Amino acid sequence: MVQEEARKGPWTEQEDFQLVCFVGLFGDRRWDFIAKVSGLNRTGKSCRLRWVNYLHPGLKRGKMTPQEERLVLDLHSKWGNRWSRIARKLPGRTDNEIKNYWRTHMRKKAQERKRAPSPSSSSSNISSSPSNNPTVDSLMTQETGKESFYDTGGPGDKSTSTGKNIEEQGKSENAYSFDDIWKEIALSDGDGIIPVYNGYSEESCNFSCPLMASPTREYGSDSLWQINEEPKIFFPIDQFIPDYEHEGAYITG
DNA sequence: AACGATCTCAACCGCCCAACG
DNA sequence: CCGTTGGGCGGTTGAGATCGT
Repeated sequence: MVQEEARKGPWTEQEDFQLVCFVGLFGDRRWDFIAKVSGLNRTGKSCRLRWVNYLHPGLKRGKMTPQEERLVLDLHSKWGNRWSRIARKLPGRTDNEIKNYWRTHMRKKAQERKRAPSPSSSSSNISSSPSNNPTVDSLMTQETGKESFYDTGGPGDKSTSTGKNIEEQGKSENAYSFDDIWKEIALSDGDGIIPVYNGYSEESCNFSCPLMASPTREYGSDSLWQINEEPKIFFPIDQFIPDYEHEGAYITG
């Protein structure tokens, strides 16, 4: 079989939407499969990356808060470049985001921190004291003003789904404060680290997409959808693409 | 206003590991 | 047990945005 070369480069909104829909249908596990059936001429890896780093409904966007900075700094000093591990402690942030952030901001700070003759290693210009570490609230309010398909952390406003994703996330995040995270870190300290909050958790995944009947992970656990058999329920993608362009984004099956 | 320098971040690459047949 | 395959992870790159002169 002559495989067409997979597309590379920036994703279009249309591609994003297709991906979101197919992840909604088939879950966020079978990336190769999704890449194939979605008609996106992308690799499974590319799809996964796009989803994880950009389209996942639980994602926060916008600047890191001081609390997050502090956490990153501390965790990095503890774990090094284990970005995904660090990301698990930061609700709504991805490993890629943290990695980038570290490279640009934190490296400087960490260097300063090293150089600075600070009495206790766990306090620094940005880590400071817990009294400076009020609530998670500031974490919840990082949304930028942009209202695009992207910035909602998912297909929120354009499709039927929800703009409540972020709010819902906020709630669940609220349920888990930074204090808790710190405690958890202190407890786990090194070995048996238990991801206490996983930004990619099932709960954060229940955005709704046209045609989606249930939360994505349902499929992943191959209960409802026998995805082991190649599904034959494909609808012609181009049925919704035109609609999408008019921002309708509905699959008119 | 124009230009160069610097920063930011989305995306790709390659390696590794676990699951599966 | 071994080979294959898919997914996850960390590192790197490059285009676009922003800043400074």
